[in-house]
Amino acid sequence: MNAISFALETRAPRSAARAGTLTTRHGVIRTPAFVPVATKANVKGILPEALAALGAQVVLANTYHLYLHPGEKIVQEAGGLGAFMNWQGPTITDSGGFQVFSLGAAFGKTISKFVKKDAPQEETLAVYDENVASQHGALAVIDDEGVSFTSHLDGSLHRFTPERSVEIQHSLGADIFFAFDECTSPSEPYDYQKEAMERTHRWAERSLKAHRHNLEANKKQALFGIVQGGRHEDLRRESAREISSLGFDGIGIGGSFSKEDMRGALGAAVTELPPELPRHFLGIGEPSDILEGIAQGMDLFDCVAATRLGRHGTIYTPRGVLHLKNERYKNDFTPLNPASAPGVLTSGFTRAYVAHLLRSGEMLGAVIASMHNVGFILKLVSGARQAIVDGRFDEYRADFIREYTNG
RNA sequence: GCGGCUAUAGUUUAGUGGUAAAACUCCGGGUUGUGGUCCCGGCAUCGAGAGUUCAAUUCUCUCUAGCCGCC
Repeated sequence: MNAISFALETRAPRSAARAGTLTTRHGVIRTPAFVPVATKANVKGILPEALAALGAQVVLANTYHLYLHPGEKIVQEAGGLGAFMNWQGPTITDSGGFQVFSLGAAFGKTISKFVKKDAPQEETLAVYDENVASQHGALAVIDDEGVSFTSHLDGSLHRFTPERSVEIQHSLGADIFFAFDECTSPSEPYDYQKEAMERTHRWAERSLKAHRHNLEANKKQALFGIVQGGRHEDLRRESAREISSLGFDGIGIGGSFSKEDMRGALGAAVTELPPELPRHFLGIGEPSDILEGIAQGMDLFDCVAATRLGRHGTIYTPRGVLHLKNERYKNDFTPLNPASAPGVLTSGFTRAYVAHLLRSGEMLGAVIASMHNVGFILKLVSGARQAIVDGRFDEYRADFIREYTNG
């Protein structure tokens, strides 16, 4: 049997939204699905058992971080990522490609995965040259062969190539892993976007070749290729065609975006993708962005926002986001989410209580808020899946957005 | 009762004859394949009164409060 199999179940009538089943050796993922991020083999602040109770089906860890700490061999000795972290379900690893961006061009800058429309140009320079890198304090330098990193932990020098990333991810042993790619900033010029995209394509072929070389890993692990191309629809189409033609087990849509061009860039890519392959929208996102992705036919989503926002005091509610540390919540004794059903792990806690914990720096505050947010997104996505199956996804999405933005 | 010291943001402290700095707190904002218990803003007219001076938070005097010592 293949490492994974994917079956489409339902397609929505008036959008590209679809419901499917992704089967791995560690269990089934019903898609669309939200994948909580477990960068260093843990979803920050949430026990695996609680994660499962909240509805998580699969988690995503990071190659670069686990390679540095504790080292992929330790994870391998433990029996692979899932066994190491005591997570029974399916696992995914990201290739470390995103760190080319976050430690390179985006390092120390105001830009992250999403870029402000008015970000100054010098904030988003590509780091393709060691002199530029040291001048800008970046920790990653790209060349055609691969990327050299300076560890953010101890300053030591490391090098990733597509082959090395595959090798490390074989050791980590996740059910699904990604090809090593270059994630560019949307504000790079067209020529650089094209150049980086073509480099990502060459790296994709090398990743596949390295993977196929390891017959043992082939039986257990599926490899997803990543579409790049920045904000340009022609590049996105070209990249989607190219990546789809190579024989990957699934497709990731990568890249950083500005709010304005996510929709178009995604749409351009998706129309070129074969329907039978599972599609992962990397690093997305906010509730509205996830629903947009689902409407365009994406199956998997991962994002750090739920946990990051949670531990810093921002929580999701059906009526929009809420800053728990604001003064007004000091004596707000309503539940975090008044709409959440009793019995949900975090439903018994009041805003005033969690605000107090967060203000006091108590760990439990971050734990509860993170669980609440992850649970919120999981429920949003599983609700979307049910709506697709029931043929009412459009209404589901419209209703959610209306209440979320007007709340 | 006498002598000395101190009095700057909610707190702990800088500092200057020309309208005040920092940390923490507080108030608000940010955060999309996690370098994040993080990042960015905002909040004081310097105990009260009088005097000297072009100008005082800064010098002088008085008062008040606190601390220390002595009787």
